[in-house]
Amino acid sequence: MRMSKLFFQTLREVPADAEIVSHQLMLRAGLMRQLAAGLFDFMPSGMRIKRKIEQIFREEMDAIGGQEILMPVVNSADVWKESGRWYEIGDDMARFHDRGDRDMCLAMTHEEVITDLVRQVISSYRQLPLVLYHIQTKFRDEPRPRAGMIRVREFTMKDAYSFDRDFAGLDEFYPKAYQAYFNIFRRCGIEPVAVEADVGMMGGTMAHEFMALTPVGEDTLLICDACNYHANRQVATFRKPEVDSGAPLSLEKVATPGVNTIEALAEFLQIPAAQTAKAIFMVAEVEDSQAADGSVKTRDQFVFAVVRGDMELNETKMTNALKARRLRPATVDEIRAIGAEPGYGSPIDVDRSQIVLMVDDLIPGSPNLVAGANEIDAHYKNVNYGRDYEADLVLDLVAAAEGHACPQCEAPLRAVRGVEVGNIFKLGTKYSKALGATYLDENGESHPIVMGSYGIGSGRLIASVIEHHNDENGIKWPISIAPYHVMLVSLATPKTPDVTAAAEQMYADLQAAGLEVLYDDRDERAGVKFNDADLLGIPLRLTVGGRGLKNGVVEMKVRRTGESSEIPLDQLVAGVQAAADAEWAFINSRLKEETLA
RNA sequence: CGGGGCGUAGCGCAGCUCGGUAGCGCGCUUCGUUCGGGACGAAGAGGUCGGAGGUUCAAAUCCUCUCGCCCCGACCA
Repeated sequence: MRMSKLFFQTLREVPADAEIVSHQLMLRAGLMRQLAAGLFDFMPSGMRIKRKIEQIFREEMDAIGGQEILMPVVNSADVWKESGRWYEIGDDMARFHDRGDRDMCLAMTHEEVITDLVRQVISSYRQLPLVLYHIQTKFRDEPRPRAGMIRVREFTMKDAYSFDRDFAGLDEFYPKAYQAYFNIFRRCGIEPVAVEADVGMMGGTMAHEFMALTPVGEDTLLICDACNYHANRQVATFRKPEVDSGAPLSLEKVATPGVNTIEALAEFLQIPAAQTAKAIFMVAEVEDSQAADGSVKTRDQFVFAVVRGDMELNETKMTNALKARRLRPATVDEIRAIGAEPGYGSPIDVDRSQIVLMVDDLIPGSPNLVAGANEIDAHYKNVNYGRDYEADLVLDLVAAAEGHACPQCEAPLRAVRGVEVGNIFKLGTKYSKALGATYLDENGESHPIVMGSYGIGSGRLIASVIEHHNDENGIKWPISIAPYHVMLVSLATPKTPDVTAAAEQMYADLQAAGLEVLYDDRDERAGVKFNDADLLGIPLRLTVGGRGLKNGVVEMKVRRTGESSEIPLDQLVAGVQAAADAEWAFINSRLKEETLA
């Protein structure tokens, strides 16, 4: 491609709206532009990167038996009503009516549609197992798009679906997908961390998220360096500390004027926060009854949770325990309505008729805690579970944090941030049952198909690669997904027709050899071209100028390493080819076998 | 949805406090000189100051409403 013809513009200055490096560099390098919050245009260079990534998706999916299909972005609501998600999902789903006033939506994902497709075609165990995938636009009306391409509303996603006759089949395929995902990310230059994850709105029995570690990530992971345990904070567990099981002392009310936080309480009574009980008031939206049209009525359930004062509630754990749709903090009025007092909440003496009382499993073994007294400016000392109150539910309710003991080996956990670049789910039969996707086995018995789902977002992956591969001058693309392999910088001026001729010849020769060349034939100064080359991050840069030409050489610089060398003109193609091969080898050397964590 | 910030030329910004009809740098166009890490000179083009209402002789500037974008939080397959 001749740069003089390329539709692009590099920016010298950082656009004010771009906060994170990948966003800034994607704009500055002319890969994309923003249309509106969470909506982006891809420009030619960005499009080439996207296509290369998606080609890797195809190769790795095909390698594990995947067959590419394509399903529509616009869905009729019917299948979503069948699965129930039409009613479960909130404003994240964009809904509209077609001209016939039928309910329609934009696909956020494609479990329903593919299950519908498969139920039409699959009827026998002989047709299983089956793996289908597609690369398609999805739309999720995120409440808050952010961080450039990391969290957007419209995005392209590769999602694959597996269909097996039983869970054993799924269990056999799942590790293959796991391996394929490592291959994909490594081929893109990212070393992911696979973590156990919450299944969220997808449902199912097991899930892994593939995380690219970066401080700009929006997820927190807990990692054990000793035994390699790692999990998303949403599901991470830890070994709860042992506590001295001192003899219960008698309950005692103490005056604590103005002390309405754990911090202040610990300070006021000169005790560690671990000696206190934290009361948390939430309201959960839970399913109540199902209406005739399949829609589900929900009701608000007041939840009173007690965790030790030095720990944080994990809302995902609470949500899952309650099978709640969503969770919100209770209002002051709601709290007072059950006889509790914000800032001074106590599980003793509250109206239990309308509430669910949950306590973290550390609480029953922690004697003599300080809790609120359900009145302003007062706390109880020596609150003891079992003697003073009992809960409806006792379970792990708290969030693992940096320094907590690994659940497997008790070494201290480390907390890191990451971007979720992909995920895999064992869906099981949630969708096949709901939509009636069944097959007949050898005995003529009907069974629901067992499904798995495997997704990767293209744009988010591109941004994550940039987060990892950049320097103060710009992007450093791995050759596997670089928009071009070679940047041919011509330093020709009107007075040096020989340089122009040489550059033109090289451009032709390199392309003939199968290399993807971006030829900077623009009438710009050397500095501008070099800076743009660094910004664009093409792996190999060739510089053609009078100086080198006089000596019969071309300068080559490797963007990744910064190393430069000279290639004799008569060995140009072979020399560049060798350098490109070395870049490929660098990427491919990262591939290795993984076993499912 | 709560909190904060910002909308003035393609990009980055000043002007607003104290109303008087818009400016700087980069980029862009033309000509000349220059030419191996973001050149120089000269001459230009480009903005209903996010939008609507209001106050005023006069509004980028003051008031009201509204739309959009960014950040923190909530949320997040």
